[in-house]
Order: sequence, then C-alpha cells, then structure tokens
Amino acid sequence: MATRDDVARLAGVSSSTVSYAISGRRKISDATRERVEQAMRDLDYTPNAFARGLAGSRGGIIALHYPSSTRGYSATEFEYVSQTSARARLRGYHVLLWTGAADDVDGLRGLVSQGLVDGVILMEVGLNDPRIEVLEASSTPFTMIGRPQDPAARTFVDNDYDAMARLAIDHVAGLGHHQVLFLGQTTRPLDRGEGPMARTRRALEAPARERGVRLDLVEVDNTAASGHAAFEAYLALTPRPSAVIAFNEAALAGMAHACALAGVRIPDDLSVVALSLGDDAAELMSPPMTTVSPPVGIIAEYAVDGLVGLIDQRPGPAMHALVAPLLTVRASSSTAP
Amino acid sequence: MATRDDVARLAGVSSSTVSYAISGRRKISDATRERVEQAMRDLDYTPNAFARGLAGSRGGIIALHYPSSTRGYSATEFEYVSQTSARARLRGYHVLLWTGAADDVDGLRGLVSQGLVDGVILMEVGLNDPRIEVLEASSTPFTMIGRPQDPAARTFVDNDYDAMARLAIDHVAGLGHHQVLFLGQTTRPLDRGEGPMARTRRALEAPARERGVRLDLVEVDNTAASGHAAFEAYLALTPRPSAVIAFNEAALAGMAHACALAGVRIPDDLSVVALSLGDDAAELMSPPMTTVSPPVGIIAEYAVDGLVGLIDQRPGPAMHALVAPLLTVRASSSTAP
DNA sequence: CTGAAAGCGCTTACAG
DNA sequence: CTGAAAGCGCTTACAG
Repeated sequence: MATRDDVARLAGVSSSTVSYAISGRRKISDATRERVEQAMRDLDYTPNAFARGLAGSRGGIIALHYPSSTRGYSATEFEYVSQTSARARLRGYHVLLWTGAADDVDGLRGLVSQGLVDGVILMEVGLNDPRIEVLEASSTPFTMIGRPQDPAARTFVDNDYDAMARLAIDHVAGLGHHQVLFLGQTTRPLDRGEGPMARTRRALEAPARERGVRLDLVEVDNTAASGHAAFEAYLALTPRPSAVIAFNEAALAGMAHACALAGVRIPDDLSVVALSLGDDAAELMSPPMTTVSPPVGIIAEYAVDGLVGLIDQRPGPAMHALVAPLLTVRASSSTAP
Repeated sequence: MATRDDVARLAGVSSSTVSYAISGRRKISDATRERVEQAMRDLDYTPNAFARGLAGSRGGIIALHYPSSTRGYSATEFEYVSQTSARARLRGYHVLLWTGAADDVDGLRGLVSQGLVDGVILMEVGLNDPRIEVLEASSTPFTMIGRPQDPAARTFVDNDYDAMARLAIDHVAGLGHHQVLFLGQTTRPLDRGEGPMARTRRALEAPARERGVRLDLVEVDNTAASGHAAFEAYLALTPRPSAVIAFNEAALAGMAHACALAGVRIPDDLSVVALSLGDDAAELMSPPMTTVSPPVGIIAEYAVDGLVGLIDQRPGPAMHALVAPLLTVRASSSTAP
C-alpha cells in the first residue's frame, strides 16, 4: 500500500502538504493540489484509517448500539439498523454494530474507552437507561433513538406518539368504529418497551375521547401465544370491539391466527391498525396490516446528523426531534359492521 | 485517559513489559504481571484501539457486508447480522456493518484499502460475485455466507440445500402429499438469489422422485402481489397440489392472503412448508408457517471462526461448510385431504 | 526475565 | 503558500 510519503515524493511536495490537500485545512495553490491529486490517483492511495484516528481528533467511526435482547420487533428494528448505516456512510462515518445486552454497561464502557468510536447511537432507549450515565461519564457524544423519562439537554429522535395516536384513532373512527381494543404489551419497570408503551397508551386518550372512541386495554406479553389469550379477552368484552389498535407485534400475529381459526374475519368482522410496525412485517401478515409507523429513514437521518453535530461540537440547543408517523392503509381495516 | 506509559510508571516497569503482559507474547514473572495488572486496574486502563491497529498486524475489526439491496428476507437476514455480530464479539472482534450495494465494488475496495478491517464476511453471495475479485486483489481475508458458482479454495459456509430439500419433501410426503407446488422465485443471471434458487430447485428433484412426489414449479417475483398471481396459477393446475414448498417469502405471504380471501384453508385444504424462513417471520404469518431453515447461529459461527482462522493464518484446507437445516413444524402443514 | 528504541502513517502546531 | 518535526499510543524486533 502506498503511504502519504510516497504520494509526497511523487508529487514533489512535503508530506504535510499532502495532508492539507486532503483535509483542505489550509490554502494550497491550484498547481500543487493538482499534482498531489494526480499522484494520489497514480498510486491508488487511500489514507490509513488507524493512523488517522490515532493522530487526529476524529476517527470516522460511530457505534450503533442495538441491544441483543429486544422486545422483538426484529424486521422493523432491522430497518433502523440498515437505514442508520446508510445515513452514516453518507456523512462519512463507518458504523460499528454493537449488539451487547442493554444492561451490559461494562461492555459499553469498554468499547468507548478504547477510543475507537467518535460517538454512539443508542437504540431501544429505556425510561431510566443506564447507558446514558456511562456515555456521559466518558464524555462520549451520543444520540438516542427513543428517549428516557427525562431527556433534559440530551439529543434524541423519537416517534411522535401524539401524532401516531391521533392518526390511528382518526382512521378507525373515520371508518365508524367506536369500540376499540388496544392490544398493549405488559412491561415491567425498567423494561425498554415501557416508555413507548406508556406513551402510546397516554397519547390515545385524548383523541379517543374527542372522537367518541371507547378503548378497552388488553395487555399481554410479546408472544404469539399471548395473542391467542388476547383473542379470548376480546371475545369476553361487551360490547365487543369492532377494531383493534395493536402495539404488540408478536401478539397481533397470534391474535390474527386465532381470529382465522375462530372464523372472525379481518377486516369484515374486526379491523386492525398496527402501530410502529415495519412495512415488511406488515406485508407478511395475513391480511397485510394497515399501519401507523414512523418513517425510518427520517429517524435514522436525525440520529446520525444529530450525532455528527455533537462530534463536530457545533453549538446549538440539544435536538429533541419528534417524527410524525405515516398511515399506510392495507387490507386489515375497513368500515365498521 | 490513561496510557500505557502511565501504567508502566505506576507498576515500575518498562512500557514494553506492559505490552507483553497484555498480549502474553513473552514470559513475564508472576510478580511483575501482578503489579502490571494492579496498575491497569487502578488506572482503569484500556488500550487505545487506533494505536494498536497502527502498530500491530491486527486491528480487531471485521467488516460484515450486508448488501443494501437484498432479495427481501429482512427479518431472516437480520438474524444473520446480529448472530454474526455476537459471535465476532466472542472471538474478540468488532463488527463494522457495511451496507453498500452488492455491485459497489469501488466502495468495498475503498473500505479495505483503508486498512481498517482485518477481514470481511460477505452475505448474499452471487454465483458470479464481483466482490471476490476485489478482496483477493487486495489480499483481504474473507469468508462467505453462501457461495459462488465455483468456490474453489475459498472459505464459505452455506445452507445444505440437499438436506433442506430432503427434509421438506420427507415432511410433505410423510403427510401424504403427492402433488406439490414449488413456489420459486424469478431470477436473472447475476442475481444474488440465483444461486439459492437454482440449488434449491435441483436439490428437490431426487427426493421428490424417490418419494413419489410430483412437483409443479411456479416462479414469481419476490412480492406479495406476485403471491396472488401464484395463487391463480395454483388454481389452474390439474391435478391440484395439496401442498406448497415455498422458497419465496414475500410471495408466500401474498399467496396465504389470497388463500384466505378465496376460502382455501391452510393447512386443511393446502399445506405449506417454507424454506429458509426465519422463525420471527414464520411466526408473523397466518397461520404460523412450518419451516425448513438453517440454524443461523451455526452459520454465523462458521463464518466468523473461518474468517478468524484466515486472519490468524492458521494453515489448513479451505473450509467448505454446509449446514444442515432444521424442520420446525408449525400450524401450516397437516395430512393431505 | 526485562528494557530502550524504532517504527506504524497520519495530523497539526511551529516556522518561514 | 509550503516544509521540517513533534507527537498520537501502541507493537515488536534488538539487546542484555
């Protein structure tokens, strides 16, 4: 591999001039720059990333922490990972994928103390997320997809739960549904799903009231088997709901199957709107599910760009971005019977 | 941050002794090692990754190339990514997630020429994959998940298509199905899905013949809409198949929906076995699909361990690993009508 | 069993 | 507008 010295020699300049020609951190005459660039092309030169990271203040790598124990939205979560990766690349950063457990703070501390990464993006942020403390203790720039109980001056991007709830309620109310089951998820304090679940539940209240929609909350675990239990709960409700707003992906799958077995037709007998469900997952289900979900690309963009801003120490207020979700109507929702 | 010199000073040894105490590359007296380790603990010392990568021969980072334009097995593919990441960490490597397009060989070349990564794992390997040439030209160690037309002496791990086909045929034949639809996927030469599709089709032939199973091949695009077309094709077949072996995830979802709409019950009227489908995706579908799929953890293990072997230049023959898939019976398959 | 020193390939003040 | 040189924090022959 060619080094910077090789380039300098070929171009007939000093090696620092080559560096400055690359970084643009000082004026270089056009003639000199031209020769340097020619030499780099001739030698097929690529700067060494380790040397750059060691000598400079910036290494060009960010870590994406996707905790290995998730609440199970795998297809959906993966879109976040790949979109974040794509955006980071656009901004000139490599992505180190970190899949340690969410509570493995020692692992995270070890990672950042190696000096390898310029910053971290946290996924699956809990209400009281211990990773925040670790990153702040080491002065590591970070952004969050999701947010803790009290984000304070920290930078995050999150789903706009109010907008999501309003879209979902408007959709079902507009179809004439007034009795709606909210298929929630059981969470324990400190669960990472606790925040989204609590925020969704609360956000549904006002629009439901305004639109005259009565909500029955059924909370079950995030498994297909629990979806069958949810179906039993649905049957026991009076008056029986004509629509479901589903927070719980795996349980929704189970419930859809239970419906099919029992002859309850979706959407003829029961309409379904799934929240925060990825397009791929929605299309796999039978019938394909109407969703209200945040645009993943936008979220990834905010997360990466926010982090890059922090790394570059651009002044400005902490970014608190709430992204409005989109309604995608598929085959699972129709007018009330 | 503490440096190696700080540790050396506190322990009262030379800095090279600290290095050797860490790497274990030469004998250190117990007393000395003890003092070094104590000093590292006292200072909360972590070696700098950039310095290590620059000075040493190994940087401790491998790249995982997950091409951004996939044939769409997102939930399934994500399991590969996260399992590979977990395994790499166990072997002491960080994972750089690379999501450039599969044909962006310049991007890949740029990545490896930075000297950042010790090796690369390729996903979604095509029959004639241009990435191989790039990596070999730069002498970058790499392993493949999947394999090209002629793997020659290159290291790969792949699905055992023969075993997969046999399991699937045995399952449906054992349930009494003799007329079976193979839901394949249209591919063009150089498609990355071409290899798996061709290998699956061929692998089905012998066991089908042996078990007296007649196969009708229906090839459609990897979309839900095509699944409806596949359903029409199914209706037109005489004699009508009583089972489906599905290679095509998205089309299977569409076909399942078409079945529901037309009153064709799965599995009562039509049994389904999905190939290479991840557990999460299988559970999302209605009904949950019986699958014959490779154990992702094992594949990730082979890919990572094989790559580490190449990086460490451990001698030995090229690893050609074929992993036997597992049959997971869910609600989509039952005895023939 | 341990130390002094060269070198990895860059960035960036310091000089001119 | 450009160059000579220190320094980033390690690894690893070279000596003893």
